[in-house]
Amino acid sequence: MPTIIETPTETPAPTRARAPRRDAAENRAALVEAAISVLNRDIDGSLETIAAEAGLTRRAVYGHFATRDDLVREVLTQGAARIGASILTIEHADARIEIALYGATLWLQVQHASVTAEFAVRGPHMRLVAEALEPARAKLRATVRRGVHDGVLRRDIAPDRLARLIEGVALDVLAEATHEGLDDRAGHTLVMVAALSVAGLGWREADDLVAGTPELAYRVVSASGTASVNDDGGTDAGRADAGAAHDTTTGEPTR
Amino acid sequence: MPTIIETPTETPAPTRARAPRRDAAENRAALVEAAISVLNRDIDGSLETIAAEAGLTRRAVYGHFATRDDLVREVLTQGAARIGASILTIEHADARIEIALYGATLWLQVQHASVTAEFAVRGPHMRLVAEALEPARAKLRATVRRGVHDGVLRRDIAPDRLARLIEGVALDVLAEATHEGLDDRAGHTLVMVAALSVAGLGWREADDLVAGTPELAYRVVSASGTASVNDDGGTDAGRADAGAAHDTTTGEPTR
DNA sequence: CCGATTGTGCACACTCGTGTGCAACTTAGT
DNA sequence: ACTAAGTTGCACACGAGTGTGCACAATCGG
Repeated sequence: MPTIIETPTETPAPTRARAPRRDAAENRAALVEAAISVLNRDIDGSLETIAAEAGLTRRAVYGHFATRDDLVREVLTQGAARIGASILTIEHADARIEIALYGATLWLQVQHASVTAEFAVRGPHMRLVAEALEPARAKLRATVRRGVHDGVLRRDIAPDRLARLIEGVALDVLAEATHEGLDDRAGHTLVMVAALSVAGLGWREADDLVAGTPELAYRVVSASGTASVNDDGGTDAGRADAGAAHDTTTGEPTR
Repeated sequence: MPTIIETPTETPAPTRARAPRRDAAENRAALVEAAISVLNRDIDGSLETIAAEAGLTRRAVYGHFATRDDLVREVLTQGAARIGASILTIEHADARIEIALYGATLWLQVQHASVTAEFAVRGPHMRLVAEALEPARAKLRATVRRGVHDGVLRRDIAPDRLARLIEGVALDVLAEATHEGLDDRAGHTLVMVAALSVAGLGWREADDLVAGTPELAYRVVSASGTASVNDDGGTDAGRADAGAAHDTTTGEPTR
């Protein structure tokens, strides 16, 4: 082993014990994963960082992607596709519930959603993402319009603007989850409630709607992708009379 | 004039007709202004760009700031200070109104607020901004707690988390203003209403509160800083019975 | 009108990140 | 066991930004 030049960069570069190396494609996937993770923290993290997080060398990246941009594009299209696809399946007669579902669905994609959304506003990829996301956004806009028309959503903000604001809070909740920590169950509920609030519902309405709609129940997603309803009581045992404690979504006690 | 190397960069560099040069300090101010403007568009815009927007050369910047970082720091501290100061003056017995005022106040600082907020989440300046903004945030948290205690705000989200979400939507509205265009009056109302919605109020409650509270009326701010109430009717002439049309905040007609 | 400020033009050194070329080594697949 | 794909280490060319030095022009403040 010749002169191992110890890179005194930020990355302590644990050159030792290199990953046992699985198959090719797995590494590619790992790269995309790493990219998502890194870009979530720093929107323009270096290839070096990404490669490291994937357990590879910067040089090796070029064995999978011709350009850093290609990698990013992969992350983006992949993300936008996933998000778009899952959102387009949402459907419900009640626009409010559909909006809640929109939030819940987004919640399942926290990582992807955050990066994707970030890129949707910055740099030369705006278009790419915007286009890929357009169908999903269009659907949300339509849902909002329908809700307004049916009289179940607020009428004081133009539907399209409202749709954007809903998307906004949803992402705010995702951010909250990233920065402050928010367990799966709480996040699931919070996105929905927040979205509904912006949509015009009062907090009790929102809570009741979420609590009283089986479709909005929290589901545990198994690794493979199967989902199952998870109704293990929760903290709110006896809530029926709109009385004192009304807690949900929280985590930290009100006092 | 020797070989003028025409920089084929993004900036077309209109070297001609250089600004008639006012006094020294004015340029420094111009630089900060330019920085705010540029950074608002691209969080890591180059000194070249900033200098150009200020009508100066990159080289000249170093006559005012030793480092790019110094300039940024100036922008940040200046912004955080302004925002913090203005927010700390807010006061009202009704927590809901105080929250609305919080939004309205933020609205007056769109430019500053956006950049500052952006930096509050990215890079090594997080601390700087976070610290400078802490008092303001603490106040908002306190207000939210009070509101919850008084029973006028939602009880289903932990106060501190709720405070962060309120800050979030407020900034979302500022972003909406930047990207989609939003005139002063509409923005003023929208921030307040959005904040109140997240705080738990139903949309009619929020609208009524905003419309029925003189302190929340839109004020035209003259260049110097003096503010005056501006109550030129508006579009909603006959609104008293909670009947059909209820428009405010909008701009675009509901159909 | 003179002198100190302030800004301009260019040149240069340095850093960081990207993209390539190559030789040597490791591992999966058959 | 042999081969081909996949990786690793360098080395090098480049581009974009930052930070500095210096001579020279523009301008304000008296």
